[in-house]
Amino acid sequence: MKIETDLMRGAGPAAVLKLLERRPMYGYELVDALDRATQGVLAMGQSTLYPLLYNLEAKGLIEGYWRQADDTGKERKYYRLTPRGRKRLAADARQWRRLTAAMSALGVVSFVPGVAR
Amino acid sequence: MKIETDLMRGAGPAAVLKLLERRPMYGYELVDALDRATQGVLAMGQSTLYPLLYNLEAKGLIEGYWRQADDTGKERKYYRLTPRGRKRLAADARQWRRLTAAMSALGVVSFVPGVAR
DNA sequence: GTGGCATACTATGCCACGCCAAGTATACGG
DNA sequence: CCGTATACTTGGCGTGGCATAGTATGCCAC
Repeated sequence: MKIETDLMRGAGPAAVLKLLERRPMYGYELVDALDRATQGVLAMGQSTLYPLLYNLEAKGLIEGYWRQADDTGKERKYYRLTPRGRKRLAADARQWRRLTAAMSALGVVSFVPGVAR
Repeated sequence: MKIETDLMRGAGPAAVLKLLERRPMYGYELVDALDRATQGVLAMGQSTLYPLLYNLEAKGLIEGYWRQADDTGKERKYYRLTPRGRKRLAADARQWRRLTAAMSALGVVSFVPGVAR
């Protein structure tokens, strides 16, 4: 189900940025969301996700802030996209389009461009 | 034009295996073929490709053999797929289909499955 | 009330691998 | 005969996924 490590390197950051584009989320929530949204393909453990978040924050692509949860009242660390993160996500999307096109050209996969959204 | 390092990690080996599936090639030829076939997207330097070849050979996915070139008469080191390499390529293709589907589900890219070939 | 389990975040260290840089060797064209 | 293209090899650095472990809190069954 899960993809191999070296694919995760390329896809992980872009996937997280994409999820955070919709709405701010906290770490544990992201672990679950990634798993569900991709049917386990991009499922990553906590020890992969948290350092990834710290890394994205250090690069100024996302920013974290502590906020009390509505349900439990417990403090959770939410992350949201920064303007730079939005630009990076757009750049990542371009890279992925190019890459998918290249892999199709080689015949590794057979995907064709779909409708833009 | 060129994709970033972490994408190359996931795509590089599969791309090389795919090229070698058609016919045996030698290192320098592969550098050029990768560049041309993907419009520079998967272009990699010699210091990336050669170690990659050694690595694939160590894993038993390809095998190298010295052979005299038809044109110059010079010895070149050709590589061909092993049966295990063929299986690995099929597995890589499955991973890439899953990954592309996952990235599409997230909305990072908008590609849809094309016709099988 | 307490022991176990789910939730939620942090920290340490290993290992693989892309790539920069540098080196070697041969053939060919001017 | 010297520069350039071809062709292969090697050393070392930096990045980042992931296994492992640790901390803390809230909930629920018994």
